[in-house]
Amino acid sequence: MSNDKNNNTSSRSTGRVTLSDVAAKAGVSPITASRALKSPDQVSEKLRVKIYDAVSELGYIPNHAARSLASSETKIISVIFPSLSNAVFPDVLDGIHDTLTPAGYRILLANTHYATDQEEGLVRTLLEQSPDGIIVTGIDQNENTRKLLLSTNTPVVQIMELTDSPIDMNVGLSHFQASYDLVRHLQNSGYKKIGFIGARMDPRSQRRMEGYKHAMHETSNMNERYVLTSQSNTSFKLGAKLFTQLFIECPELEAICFSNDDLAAGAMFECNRRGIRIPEDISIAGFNDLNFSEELLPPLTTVSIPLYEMGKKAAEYLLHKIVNREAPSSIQHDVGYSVIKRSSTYSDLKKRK
Amino acid sequence: MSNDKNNNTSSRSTGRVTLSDVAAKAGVSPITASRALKSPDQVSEKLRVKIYDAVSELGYIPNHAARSLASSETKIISVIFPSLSNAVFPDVLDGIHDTLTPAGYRILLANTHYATDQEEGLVRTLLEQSPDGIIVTGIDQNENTRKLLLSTNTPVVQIMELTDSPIDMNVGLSHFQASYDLVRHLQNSGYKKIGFIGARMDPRSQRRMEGYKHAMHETSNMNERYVLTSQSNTSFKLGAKLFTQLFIECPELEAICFSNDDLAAGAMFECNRRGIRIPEDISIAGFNDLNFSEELLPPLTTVSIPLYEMGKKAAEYLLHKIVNREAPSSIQHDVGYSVIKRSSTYSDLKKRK
DNA sequence: CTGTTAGCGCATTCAG
DNA sequence: CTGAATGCGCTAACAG
Repeated sequence: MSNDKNNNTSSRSTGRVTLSDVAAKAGVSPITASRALKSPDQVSEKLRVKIYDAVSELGYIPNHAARSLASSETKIISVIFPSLSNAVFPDVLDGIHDTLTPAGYRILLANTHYATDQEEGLVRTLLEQSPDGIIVTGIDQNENTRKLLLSTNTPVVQIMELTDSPIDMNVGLSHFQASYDLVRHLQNSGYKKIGFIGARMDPRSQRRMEGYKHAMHETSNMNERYVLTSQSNTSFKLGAKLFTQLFIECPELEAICFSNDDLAAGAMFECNRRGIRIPEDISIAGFNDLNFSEELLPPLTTVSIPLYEMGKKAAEYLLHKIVNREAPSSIQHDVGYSVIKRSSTYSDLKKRK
Repeated sequence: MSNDKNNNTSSRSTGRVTLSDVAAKAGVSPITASRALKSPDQVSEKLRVKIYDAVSELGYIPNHAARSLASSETKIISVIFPSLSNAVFPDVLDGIHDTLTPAGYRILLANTHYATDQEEGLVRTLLEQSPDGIIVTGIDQNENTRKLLLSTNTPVVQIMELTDSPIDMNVGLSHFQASYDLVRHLQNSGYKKIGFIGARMDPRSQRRMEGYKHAMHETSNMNERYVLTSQSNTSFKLGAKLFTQLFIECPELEAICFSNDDLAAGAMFECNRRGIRIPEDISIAGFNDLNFSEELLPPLTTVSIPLYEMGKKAAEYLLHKIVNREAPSSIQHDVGYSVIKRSSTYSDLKKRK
């Protein structure tokens, strides 16, 4: 069977099998082949089978760019995270991924490395892909980025935090409130001299610190000496270092809240090394409830955030708006948090101390 | 200045500003506008400035799909990982991201959740995007997936492991050899009764187990009772559970190698809880050298892998092949590993025991 | 250095 | 249920 019809290679063709090739092989028009793939029930079974056969014989793979151009749907969702090394984001991403992939969407990932000044450029790049939806981390986009995001008709979800003026839709929680609640819990347990250690000081960390300060002020226990922050990136090592620094400076401290579990765990390891007892000599609290936090010795008091669910909800918001062409009835979702009380802090300081 | 020319909205137009709009505003032909953006030095400064002005006034954002269709370059690299929750992959991804993003490429991410049977479908989906390059995890693609990947002209890099028959290019290391070396180190330190605990048992874990077994056989110390594996996903909790199970069954064990650091850390926490001393009562070794492993008490003996560099190298391979249209002189790169000796194992068992 | 022409591969629109 | 014509927005190829 000499098949000399392959001379349809114009100078610009990529050589890849096209829908026309499939149609020719199946003896139908290209549009029928197209329909057989997109809406099979609009094509008679006879032709459908022929077309499917041609597809698999030829090894046809649709060209996404052509499809997008013709239909102005890309089936791409852009996601902007500050970092993936920070263990919280992979969990959020999993939630997004697991919701979007079954719906036929692909995820285009970008990473700011916490360099907020690069966010605008990144958003611009991502918009070139004409994504069907965008998920951005946080609520602190600069004015230009906001405008960019608003000027497209693309649905946008801001995640991680809650804001009064969302760009579009919003899924998150109040880090301020969560941190405040944690500190109030400690205070109710009898703690007065509570410190705060934070690193990287991204917006979420900032807000957690504000929550801490608010609780301390409210009870007239606020003391600036008890607060230590670093712009360096979070790590176990840094947690150990900052802890040592603060505890030497302020040995009277009864408890220290860390802006995340990594830092807190680092401090706990340091305590173990130096024979400092937790919670007897110093109590420790973290934030995020990472998978190891329950296993630490002693288990770490912290704040748990439904990360996977947050990603899932954000993806669902997007899907809703894409499919129905209008926002869901609610455009903001508070995923909440829970203060997880474990034995790195006392539930009743006086009783035990 | 009445500007009534905006009636060029045909029924199919998306309404977005196009390059033609820019060209019209700048008083040049579309192709000149195109060139001003892609290769500025081919356009006189006079026109270039006019065009840039028009771009920013109109807020023009290029349409990626149209560009891809016309140029058959998508500037997209697809990356397939089994998981992001597994801390090793974010590090690899960072290396990929940091290399590709400055070069103008975007990352399309897919996640198999270790469901290898879904890999073929995922690859097919990703190929629809006509990526300029593909990075896949591991070397165990099934026959169909291999064929798919081979049938495209897209550059492919298999990462994490080394193989004799790469699909295209290959960056990784021998997990067999790494694990073997770790066990030999323990044996040279005087250990004889060494156990192995593994979970998830993905191909890398399998090969680490094989390396362990090989070393044990070689020294006639292999004992199937000393090996415990689980298909469940890796976690700290599981590490604790499996450790307890194996150590009760085989209290004569002198050391246990875990298929990764998470499992090993979980076991160490369990030891701490139960008052089992490390390394006196049992020595512990892990794999991956995660960021917390050095901070554990005692610091964990493990194998370090250059994850970031592996991602970087894979991305560089891709870029080389895309730019030069031919593979780099070497198509395989061994990133190596190093056995990290810390105090969760003795360097000389007899001297101390 | 600039413009004209044509086409990338597919899906929408409108007819039958 | 099927098809013809047309265009999505951009750039390669070839002039001038």
